[in-house]
Amino acid sequence: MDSWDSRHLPISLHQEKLVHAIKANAFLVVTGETGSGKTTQLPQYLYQAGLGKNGKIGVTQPRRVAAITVAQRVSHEVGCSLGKEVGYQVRFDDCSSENTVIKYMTDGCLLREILADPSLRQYSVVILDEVHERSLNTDILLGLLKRKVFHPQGSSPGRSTSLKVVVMSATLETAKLSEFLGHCPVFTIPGRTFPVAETFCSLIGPKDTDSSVYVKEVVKVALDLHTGEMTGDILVFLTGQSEIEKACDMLYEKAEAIDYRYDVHDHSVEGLLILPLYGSMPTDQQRQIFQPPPKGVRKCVVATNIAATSLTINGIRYIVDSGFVKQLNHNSRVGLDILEVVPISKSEAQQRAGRAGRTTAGKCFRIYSKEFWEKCMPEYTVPEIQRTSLTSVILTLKCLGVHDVIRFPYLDCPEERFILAALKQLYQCDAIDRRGHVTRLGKLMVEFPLPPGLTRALLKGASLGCEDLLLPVAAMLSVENIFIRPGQQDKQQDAEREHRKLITKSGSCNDFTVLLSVFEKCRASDSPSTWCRDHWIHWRAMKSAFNVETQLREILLRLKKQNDFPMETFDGSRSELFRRCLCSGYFANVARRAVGRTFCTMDGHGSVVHIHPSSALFDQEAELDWIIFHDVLVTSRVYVRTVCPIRYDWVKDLLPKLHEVDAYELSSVAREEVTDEEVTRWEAKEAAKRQADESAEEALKKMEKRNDDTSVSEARARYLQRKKERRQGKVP
DNA sequence: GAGCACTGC
Repeated sequence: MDSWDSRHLPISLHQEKLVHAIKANAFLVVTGETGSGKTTQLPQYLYQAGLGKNGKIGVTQPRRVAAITVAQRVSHEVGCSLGKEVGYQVRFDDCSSENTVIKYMTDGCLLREILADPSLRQYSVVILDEVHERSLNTDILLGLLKRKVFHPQGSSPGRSTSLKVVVMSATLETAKLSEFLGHCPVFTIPGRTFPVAETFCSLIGPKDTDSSVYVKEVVKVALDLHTGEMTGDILVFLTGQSEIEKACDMLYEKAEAIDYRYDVHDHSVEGLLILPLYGSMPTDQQRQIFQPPPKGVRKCVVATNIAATSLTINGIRYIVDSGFVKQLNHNSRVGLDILEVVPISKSEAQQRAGRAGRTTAGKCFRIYSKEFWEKCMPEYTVPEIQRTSLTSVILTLKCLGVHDVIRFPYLDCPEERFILAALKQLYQCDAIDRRGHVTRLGKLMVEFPLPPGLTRALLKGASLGCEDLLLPVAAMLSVENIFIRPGQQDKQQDAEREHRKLITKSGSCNDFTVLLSVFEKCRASDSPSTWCRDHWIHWRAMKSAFNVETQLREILLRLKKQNDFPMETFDGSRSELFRRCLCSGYFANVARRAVGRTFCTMDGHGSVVHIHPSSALFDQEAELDWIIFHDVLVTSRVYVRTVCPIRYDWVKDLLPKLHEVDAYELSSVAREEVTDEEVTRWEAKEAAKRQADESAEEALKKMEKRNDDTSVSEARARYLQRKKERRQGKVP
């Protein structure tokens, strides 16, 4: 790899023209397939041409690994040590210095830098890479940079030269990008990849989202391929951990039989090495995936979308594409995030196929028909900005002085109701006032890499001097699920037993407390990694939580030094203090016991929800009244996870805030300055509503008294006793 | 009595 000669890259023929085009234009779109060398070479050309003399050349990537590995390669090519002239910056790892001219970074890092310095004084050129992936942060950067160049009013004091912006994208949608950026020129660089032959194999339809159907098809196609095709490794794209494990089991079973039945020696392949690959897999198990298989053995990696962009496996010659992906979509109608299996887009399918053509010509087998391709698969994936909760992004924009967040230049506009929902949530957690201006608290909140509700709870804790309870919880909720769910049945029961023990040991019926307890116990143990193994906890995720906690603590310390940091006092138990802090952030996620074991959300949607079976409160619904929760999972039912029992008293003063602002008001808040007259009118309306709320409150008061600390632990004891009796009764 | 794709600050 290192010996490859950058002078022979397709881009090298265009060096002069590229530099000229960038000097002559404020914006330039550069397009080219993988292998054109644009990511590594273009910044060097600009450096050589002296564009780095008056400022840094910043290059953004959507992923950390990409930023780091590209920086490593370029520093090697330039002949400097990493962190000098060429460096990188990602979260938790800043490898750049005063002298750094070419700086690779994640898009999120550049967004943070803009918050600290809106005019980007340090930079002479900003290059946005992989723009076609449409990551949320890259989309926001694109809008901010457009706005800055086209409407620079008052935003750039101290800038001597104008900023150059280069937008790099795969050959898709370049006309749209150019038009968005004022019809700027598009520069095309030929790529250097190998052809991939594409085959449509079967009749999987759009309704076959039941995993048993597509898993079976994928296995069948992979085995046919194994017995019928020449040497070369296979990469199978599936939807998630359980589907991958199922497919691997089936492959093991059948491949063994096949290897005896067929003579596959013609193809120099004797066996099949089957390897699962998904995000939450332990790192030590992943190592084998990147190593070449033993001689005469064909490697078959069964992976999630993680293998589409994040990880590159060498030697892949065949792709088996299930045509589906698990995607988290925000449904603003019910106010819920839903993780669902959906058909991938055509561009995503091409991306998957392309993984077979990196080093030699390849083949892609699609388990769906041409008809499915034409009728069911959209051209492009809906960009993240149109699928996700916008709360953090809107707060960031507001802090950057973008008051009119509806008419912000989005490459693709999110639906207005998504924006309104975000504004409402920000208003509810005191980040903006009802004129849509960022509050003092909002300015503190934007500093934290956390969702606003959680930040609100953390800041409440900090102002009450109990941040040591909230910081670990915030960190644990920021990392992937720490509870290991093994594939095999017997191990699963082991894990379940250990997790239940951890819940009992936390001494509380509150999932947030369980997280806090796990964090503290793990950190205090002599060997945290052994502790994790014994309790079926993800060690990698825990390490990450420790890192996040440290970062959050540093941010908080910095903010607490400011003299306007709010301080309060509270008189009550530690448990109540903790839960009251959570209430201040999560009161929009409040639900009340309804019939049977169900709860009804009080956010205005009135959705019926169940407590997830992994919760410490599962099976004790009868003893509960009011709860708050961290998130919702929609599967066979609507489940709430990470649940905390509360008293109505603690949220009753906050609840009117859920209803006092309606979409119409926020819409005008979003668009323009609000008049005093309008505010007066709203306040009158609000007072009327509050009166109505107060009469309803009387009726509710009767129900609140059971739900305090002692009654919950008593309830738990009663439950355990009943369970014990049941078990004894069953054993003869 | 369920079963959670992937990123990022």
